[in-house]
Amino acid sequence: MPELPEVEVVRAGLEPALAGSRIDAVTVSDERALTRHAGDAADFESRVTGRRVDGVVRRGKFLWMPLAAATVGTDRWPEAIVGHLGMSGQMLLRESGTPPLRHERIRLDVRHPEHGDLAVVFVDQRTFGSLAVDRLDPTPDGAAGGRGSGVALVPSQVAHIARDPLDPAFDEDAFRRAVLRTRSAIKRVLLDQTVVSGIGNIYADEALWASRLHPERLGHDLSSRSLGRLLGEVRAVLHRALAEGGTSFDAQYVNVNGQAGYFAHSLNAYGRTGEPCPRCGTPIVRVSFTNRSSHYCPKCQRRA
DNA sequence: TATTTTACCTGAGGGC
DNA sequence: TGCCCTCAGGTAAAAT
Repeated sequence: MPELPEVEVVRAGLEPALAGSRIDAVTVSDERALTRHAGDAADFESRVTGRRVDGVVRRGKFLWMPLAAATVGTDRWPEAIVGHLGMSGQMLLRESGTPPLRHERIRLDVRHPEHGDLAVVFVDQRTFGSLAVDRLDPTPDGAAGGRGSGVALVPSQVAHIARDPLDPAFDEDAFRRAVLRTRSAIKRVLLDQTVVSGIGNIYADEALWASRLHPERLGHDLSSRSLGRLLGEVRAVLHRALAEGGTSFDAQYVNVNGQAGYFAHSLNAYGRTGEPCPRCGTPIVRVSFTNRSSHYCPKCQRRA
């Protein structure tokens, strides 16, 4: 399940292959992969074909590829191809002409001035992910839109998403205010992408375990000190996962070359139901929480 | 307004 | 072998 570290691995893998390349052809083989696109497949293809990709940018779990102006001298809005991997999306780099892959949804045939012809294949088993052409708007804070770009633009579909904790322009004060005024459980807040982006179920459980916080502790009950520690652990776990290439449990998450990450071996709570807590030996428990699972140590992470 | 629930989707794996 | 059920969970719309 791609969260910030996994998406960043994908971004960093796509960037050298895509920045400066031209999109020669587009093949949409499943229109469900365009659910965030305002038009149909023909519209997507016509708006993307022939455009040059300026780079690959990420905020939280969203990726976008800014497109150079369609025609020199036009004053139309700057645009980008926005992508979200959803639960099972992959962006794979393949040799040009590679036969269709299992669950292939959209293919971009690109030509790079140095690397030659490449196929960028969007593969997605569960079809929660999607691509879209979207308008780029100025960022309200004037800072770069996300990792991978120095330009202060963000796709309109991503504007409501908070910056992620690894973003230099992350608004830590706004995050603290949002947590301390809510009556929601802290885990729910960590998963709210409008408060802080990039965190999913795995890293929420890991950061809460490291902070010794019960996932159902209420935001406004946290002390400023424990909130500060939580934010530090969030950043630490994201950094560690990034260094190990992300978390892979099965074939659902891979980098642009189809390779798995190694962070699954470093998990302390997530997916370790019944196994001893690495800190105190108490068996990790799993509870159903907002239609998903929470894993925590009942001794280290007290609710009260 | 703030918060919670539901729909979307496919394949793996378990039980019988 | 095959059928049915459960589970995985990010996002946004709908409901409370």
